[in-house]
Amino acid sequence: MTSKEREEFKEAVYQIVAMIPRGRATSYGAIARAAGMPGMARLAGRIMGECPASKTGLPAHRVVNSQGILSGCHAFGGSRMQQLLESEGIRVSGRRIADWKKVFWDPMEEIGRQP
DNA sequence: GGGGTGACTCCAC
DNA sequence: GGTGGAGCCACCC
Repeated sequence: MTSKEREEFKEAVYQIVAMIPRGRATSYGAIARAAGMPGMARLAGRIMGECPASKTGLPAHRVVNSQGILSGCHAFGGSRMQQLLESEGIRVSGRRIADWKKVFWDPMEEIGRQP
């Protein structure tokens, strides 16, 4: 994997995360696949960690793991991530999204919509 | 170059 | 539905 590929992947991740509609959420793996790099879920998580929302303006709180668990809550400063999600109408029980199946947003829909 | 780590994922039980 | 184990890949000692 070249540094150029990582750069492209990062940009793709940014675009996809920026597309997430309010009140919805997606997973690292889904983003990685939509970016054309399946299996790069961990790298997607790392990218989010290096680019906090305060700096990039990305809704990183709408990105969780494939089970709808807020695995990035500690990187978000504890309960702030959960609070942001609930303020958008997403119910969170414990550290997990309650209606994950309904809340889940597949980035492939947006990618596929674009020629 | 080998080993540990992580904002992960899949599958069996 | 939750839990545990194996697989995964980039990154950092």
